[in-house]
Order: sequence, then C-alpha cells, then structure tokens
Amino acid sequence: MQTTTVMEKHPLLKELQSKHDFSEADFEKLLPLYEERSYKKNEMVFKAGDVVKYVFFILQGCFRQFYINANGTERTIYIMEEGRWTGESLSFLNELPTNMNLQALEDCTVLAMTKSNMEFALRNIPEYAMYHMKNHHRMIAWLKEQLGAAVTEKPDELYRRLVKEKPHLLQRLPQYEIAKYLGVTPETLSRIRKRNTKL
Amino acid sequence: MQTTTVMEKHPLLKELQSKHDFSEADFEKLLPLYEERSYKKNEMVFKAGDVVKYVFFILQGCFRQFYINANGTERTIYIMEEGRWTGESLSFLNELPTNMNLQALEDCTVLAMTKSNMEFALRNIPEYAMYHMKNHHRMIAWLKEQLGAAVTEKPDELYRRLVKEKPHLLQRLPQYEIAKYLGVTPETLSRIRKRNTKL
DNA sequence: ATCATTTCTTGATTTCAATCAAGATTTTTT
DNA sequence: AAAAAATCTTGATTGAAATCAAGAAATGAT
Repeated sequence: MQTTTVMEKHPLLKELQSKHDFSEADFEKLLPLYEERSYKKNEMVFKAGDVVKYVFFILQGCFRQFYINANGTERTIYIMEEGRWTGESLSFLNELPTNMNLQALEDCTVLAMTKSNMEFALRNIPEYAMYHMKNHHRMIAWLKEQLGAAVTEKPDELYRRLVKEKPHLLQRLPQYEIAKYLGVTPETLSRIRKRNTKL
Repeated sequence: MQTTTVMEKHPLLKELQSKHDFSEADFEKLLPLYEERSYKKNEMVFKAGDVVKYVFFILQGCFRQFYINANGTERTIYIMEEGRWTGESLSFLNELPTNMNLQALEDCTVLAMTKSNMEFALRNIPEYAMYHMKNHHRMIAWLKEQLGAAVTEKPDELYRRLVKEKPHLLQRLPQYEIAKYLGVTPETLSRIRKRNTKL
C-alpha cells in the first residue's frame, strides 16, 4: 500500500487501457495470472532452440530480440522497453523450439504469463481477448513498417529516425548495441554520429 | 454444381482447416460474408492515404504491398499469392488512412470482407475468431523472420532463399518486380542471376 | 512481318559500408 | 589511484552495390 492519497495506476493496466476499454474489475482477474520474474543484465531469457515458456510484459529494463545467422553474426530485430510486451508467440503457443534469442540489456523485471494462464485469460476475460487482438494488429503494422524502413533506408536515415523516435535509447545503451540494432558495424555508427551531430 | 463426383474443396476452407479445426457448417456461415471482387493487372487496390475498406483472401493472381519512401523509391515488402490473405488491418479496423500500397501484379480475383462483416464473423463464429488469432501469430512470426532476413542477408543470399522458397515467383513475375522485392536494382539482380546460375 | 516499346544485360565508374589496424577514451576492478 | 578491460574513434584499404550509359533481347501492337 502507498502512503500517498492517489494510487499510481499499474503499468500493465495503463497499457491495456491505452489500446482498449479495459475495466479495473477485469484487471483484478488478470493480474494474478502473471508471475513476477527478474533477469540480470546480459542474461539470456531464451535462446534459439528453446521452447518459449512465457509471454512477458516489461515492468523495468529493456530487452533485445535477435537472430544469429549462418556466419554467426547477431542481428538485433528490435529493442523493447518497459510498458511493452516481448516474447515469441509461435514457439510459446505451439510449444516448438524458437529460432529467436531474447536477452536482457539491463537488470529487468517482468510480468510473465504461462500458456495455460494465457488460454484461461483469453477464454474467461473477453476484454483481454479483444485487447490481445488489437495488440496483434498494431504489432503487425509496426513490423511491416520496420521491414519497410530496414530495407529502404540508408544507415544515416535509420540513425536519424532512431534519434527522432527513441532518443533515450542512445543514452540508455552502449553504441555497439545500437549498431547491431541499426545493422551496421560500430565503426560505421561512430562515423554516422560524427556526420550527424555536426549539423 | 459440378459434374464430377468429388467436390473440390474451396480454397478458403482449405486455408482455414490448414491452421485450425474448422467445420464445414461454420464455413457455410462464413462464406456469404465475403464478396467476390476482381482487379486488373497493375491496378491499385489501395494507395497510401486511402482508408482500407476490405480484407482480402486471394482466389487467383498475386499482389504486392509496398511503401513509397521520401525520395519516391518504391519498396515491395511482400508478395502474396492465391490461398493467402492481404490487406492492412490497422487502417481497416480503425478506419484511418494507411501508409501502405497494394497493387495487383496480375489479373486477380479475391474474396473481400468489410469491417462490419468481420466484426459479425468474429462475434458469431468463435472458430473463426480462433483461426484469426492463430493466423496473426503466424503472421507476426513470419514478419519477424522477414525482418531478420532482410537485414542480415546479402542480396545473393536473399536471391538464393527466394529460389529455394518460392521458385515459381521467378517465372511468374518480371525481374524488376523481383528486384524491388529483394531491395536491389534490376542491374544488380541481373548480375546475381548470372553468378548463381553458373554454379 | 515490321516497328515500337518494354525488359534485360553488360561495362565503366562512383559511392558507401565493411574490414583491418591502431590508438584514444571511458568504465570497471583491485 | 593505478591497472585492466571494455568501448569508442579515426585512418587506410577493400569490396560490393548503385549509378550512369549503351546495347541486346523479348514482347506487344499495327
């Protein structure tokens, strides 16, 4: 309990209500289905080959999802921060090995939900199922845009987009992580920064 | 009605059953919610700025989805053929302008569903809602992989992947469409083909 | 069948990021 | 505070795709 008069809204409730009309009553039913977990900086949440056991809502910290390709190069697909979801639904739902890797980039705490709890939630909290669907639509549209950006834009443009859209990430993460995210070498990123700060 | 003894299964039913246990009875309820439409080769189904009015199941032909970036370059995100879905759910569901473009690459016929029919279907055919969710998961996983491939692989690798995964597209489409899809110039594609057929 | 248009190929040059290599700076450890 | 490790910067070289430019081949129209 808090000593202040106004109770701060739970970050998960905030997220749910931001996308869908979600009642506090439903939230009371939903929250116990999550389990709080934490991961240390650089800890792997899951690796390619693992079956993903949870879907995660990030309370604190940030994670990266990446593939490792044939020549062993890591490629970060995206970075997710607090207030967002992360996981790998195909492996999670079908209980099959994933080809994705998920790593904590800082000390992190998350809310983790198992598959059976997810099924329970979708069956028993219709508004959660609705939120879930809306979230998928958003995710799909976002991934399409990422795909469009990744293939159309030059490194300089990708960097400027990042500065514009997520400037805090540049403070938060070492440059080699940003480089893996933008798909360039750290040397190139260093040069991009030089070019783009001089303006 | 057909003169043959065995009725060929409807391509949409095939697709629904391939991902989920979907009854013929439900299909009888679902099918009337779609309207058959056709598009001529090169016709734009929707353009950036439009509100997307339908979601499409492709009966015949193929489409490409693409963005047009700041300098006016087109970038094909993906190509969808018969038996697959296409559209843009975020614009479709929220009735907001899309930033995507959808174009028929051949003369095409599709089954098109409006938003109100979609809502009806999701509310009244629970198995359709289930299929819908599963399809989203697949779509998300597929987009992630595409994103991974797009940013990790070199043009030669992308080409060989295409030859392996969708060789028929190479017959079906002119080379400049393939080039826009792989994210290279037609000249580069021509050279890639030369390099990779000699082996 | 011929002409016109579209598409594809090939060559030369330019551009830009990767790689290799070394040094500078920052952070962590002791 | 000093030493060690990690991270970032800068320079030189290499490599691969874009661009520019001209032909060749295929397709479509009359």
